[in-house]
Amino acid sequence: MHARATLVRMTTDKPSPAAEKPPRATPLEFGIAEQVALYQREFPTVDPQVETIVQTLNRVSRRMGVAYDRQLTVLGITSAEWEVLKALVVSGSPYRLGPGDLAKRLGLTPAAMTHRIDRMVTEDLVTRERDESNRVRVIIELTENGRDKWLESMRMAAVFEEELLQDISSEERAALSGLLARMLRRIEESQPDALGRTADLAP
Amino acid sequence: MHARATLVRMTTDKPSPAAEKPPRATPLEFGIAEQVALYQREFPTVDPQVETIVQTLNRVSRRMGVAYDRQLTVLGITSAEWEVLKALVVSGSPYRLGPGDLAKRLGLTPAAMTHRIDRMVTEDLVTRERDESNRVRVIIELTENGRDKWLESMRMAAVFEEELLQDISSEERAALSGLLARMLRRIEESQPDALGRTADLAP
DNA sequence: TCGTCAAACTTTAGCTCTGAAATCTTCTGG
DNA sequence: CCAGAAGATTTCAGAGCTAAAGTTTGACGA
Repeated sequence: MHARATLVRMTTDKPSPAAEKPPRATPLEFGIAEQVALYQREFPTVDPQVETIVQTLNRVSRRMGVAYDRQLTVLGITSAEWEVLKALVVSGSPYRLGPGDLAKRLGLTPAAMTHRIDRMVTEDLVTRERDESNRVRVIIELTENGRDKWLESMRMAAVFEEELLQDISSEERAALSGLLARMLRRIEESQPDALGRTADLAP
Repeated sequence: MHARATLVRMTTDKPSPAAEKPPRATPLEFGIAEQVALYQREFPTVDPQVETIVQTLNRVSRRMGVAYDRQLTVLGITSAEWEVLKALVVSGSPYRLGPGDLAKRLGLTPAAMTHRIDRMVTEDLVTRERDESNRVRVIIELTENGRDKWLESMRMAAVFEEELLQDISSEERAALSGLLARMLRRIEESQPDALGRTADLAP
């Protein structure tokens, strides 16, 4: 067959007089099944089952990322800022770290870290002060506001994630968890140093 | 407990005289279990099972992305270029599309598309020519080289993905596929327009 | 005490990628 | 033949990042 594979969203082929919102940089996307079928057509040796799993997993992950970004937009912070908040929160009370330490945890250069902190100080998410006991060092400390933003992001994420897994039973969740863990173990064994640049956006 | 949660990679706390490669922008990362434990400590109402699933899924996806990027680097192309190759291949023979059409499919503005194509023309991945039957239009066509690069990327990805699912049986794969599909359906129902900007990097 | 060195952060310069808006070219319809 | 629309490109500007240079501070030996 030669499936012309209809796109998920409108096909602007027929003369639709209704001038809808002009293309605002939103990608057109196939359904998983169509996508896999197209791959099969152009690369016949592909394993459809494997391909479907990989495609679905990546798409779920990407959609989650979009959803998180929206939630953060509501809170008025960017995902870059969220990463810093998370690193500080996870470091535990009193929620203080040096710029260099933060840079290592986030996989950034110190220069990038400086700029990111600059912004966050003006937004009252963190404070920056010299360590008086060793004035070479600088201490970045989470503000009350910053901690509140992080907590609120977690609340929103929890609601969203529960919704996401709504029709998956507890037993199925356990099975899913185990299967994903096995995949992660495999990937970590075969690619020990494949740490992504974007450290744990979720949740 | 107050698990000080050891980092996956060296903790540069103790005076290690051996000056190893200076930190080159590689993030430090916790194991999934530690990460979830830290979240629980700071946000006690989190559901550990849900959190584990979400974290693992996202981490698998991210690691896959890193692996793909490496493979593309071997081929000498970027993931941005790969997206264009994929769109052209998937469009089917004769592998031609206009810049505007490509821009829509990838979720870019026409301006960004023009620049990306510029680069790809000089790298002999695509050709650009005027449509003689309608000289307003431009036709971007995949070159033999471009198609070969895409096919080779698929071969590498297939090997990697098979390895990834190595110790998951066929029955388990079917179950996994179904569970992921259910998650995707949920997310698409609750967030109908949450199409990610990075259209299907994988594979 | 002083000079030199190293550590930690910041600043500067430059790069890539992108979007918005203006511009150019070509086709279409009256 | 001309006005206007469609499609692509050019120009300009902004966000982020890296590398490298610069600054401040502390450590240590002569």
